[in-house]
Amino acid sequence: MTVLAPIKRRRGRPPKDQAAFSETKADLIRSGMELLTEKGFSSTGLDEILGRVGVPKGSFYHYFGSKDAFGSELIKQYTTFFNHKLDKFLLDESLAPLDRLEAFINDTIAGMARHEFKRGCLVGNLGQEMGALPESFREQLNEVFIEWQQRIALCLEQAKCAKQISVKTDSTEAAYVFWTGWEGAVLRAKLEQSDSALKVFSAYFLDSLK
Amino acid sequence: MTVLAPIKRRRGRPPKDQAAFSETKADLIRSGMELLTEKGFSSTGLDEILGRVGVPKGSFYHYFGSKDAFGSELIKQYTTFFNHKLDKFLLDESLAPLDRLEAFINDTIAGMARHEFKRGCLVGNLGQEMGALPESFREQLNEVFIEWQQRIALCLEQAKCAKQISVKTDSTEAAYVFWTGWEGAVLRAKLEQSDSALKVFSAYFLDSLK
DNA sequence: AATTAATTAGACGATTGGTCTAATATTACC
DNA sequence: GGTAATATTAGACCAATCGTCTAATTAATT
Repeated sequence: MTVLAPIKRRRGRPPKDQAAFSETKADLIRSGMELLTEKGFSSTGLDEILGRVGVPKGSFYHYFGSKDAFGSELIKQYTTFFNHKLDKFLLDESLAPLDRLEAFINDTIAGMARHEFKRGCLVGNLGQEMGALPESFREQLNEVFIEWQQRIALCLEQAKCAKQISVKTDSTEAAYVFWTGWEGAVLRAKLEQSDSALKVFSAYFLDSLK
Repeated sequence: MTVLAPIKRRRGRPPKDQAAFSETKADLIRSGMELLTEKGFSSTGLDEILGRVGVPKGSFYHYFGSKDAFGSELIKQYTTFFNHKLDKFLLDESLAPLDRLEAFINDTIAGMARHEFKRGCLVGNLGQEMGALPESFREQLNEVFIEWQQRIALCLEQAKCAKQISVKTDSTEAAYVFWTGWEGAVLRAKLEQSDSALKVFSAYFLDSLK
């Protein structure tokens, strides 16, 4: 099941110059990201995260204080990554505002397809299991939504200026609805293993703005 | 943490007349329902399900073949329960079609509030953790959505007849969008511990039908 | 009364979970 | 160049988890 990479890792103190050699930590984060977007936090064991990149258990607690701390850092990383992705699309002046949103949507659909609809959204996954998670995650996750929402709202405002959507649209509210529905669509895409929910919802949403 | 009820259970073969005394199984299902809607499948231990209603482990494996079988039965029960609830509202001829949907929505919001937004939707929860669940759950969960969708679609058709919504509406598609978004809204309601997502999404949706 | 059926009690073992301490490899410092 | 400092790993450790299994208890059936 788990592909355990027999990579022999460098022991002992690492050379100072190649300080970039905190590769292990990055590996752990990447592995965790993959697994947590697939299966969530509680059902993913440390062993699986470690085994996938051939890192021994001892290392884990060298880099992270606990599994919870690891999760928290993962959210942080996911957020920065995703904010960049959003900005890349939504601030792309070579496209009209609404087309930028559509480009983002299509890129995400392609991404999910590439992973065979096995991976979902980290924030959505953790949100759903909130009942079993440390309470400190809640605020962190809520904040992410706020940041994402602001970006969409801004884009919608610009779409108004460009006369792509009705000026009567409440951008903040619409952005809120977008993320709410989008998370639902990601969930169903994972369940149905198809892009249908993503396409149907986004088409509906975009159409509702006119 | 776990409130263990010191309920003394009747041991031995139960009296025939009070055949209704298969209460234990019902208790387990109820307890499981509570916990799984809160925390999902993987993070809920058998011991917690049992402890809450003071049932010993031996009983569990008398009534259910495995944790997986238990989960599957829970989905089945949840579905029948929810289908009844939907029918109760959506087939209530004392109200106009769209008002029935609104009544359902309001009832659900009240229900979530009653549980302090700690409990979500069983189907949504399990859908999200699908990556860690037995593959057999997938079809079961997808079917539930189809049944729910049909009920909403029918209601929307009737709303057309009653001239409450535009005849141009594609009822099936709109019903699909509704459940997609609604699951997302339930997720956020749990995360935000507030009814805002439920209210905002449903208002937006209903408005979009006009 | 003896036997059979239904149910609970709870010990048990294998496995996995997260955590922690001691050992080890490497570099830095004097 | 030898010793101290430090980053990293190895793997022991214990608690929890799932599932199983046998004994005990009670009622129905004969």
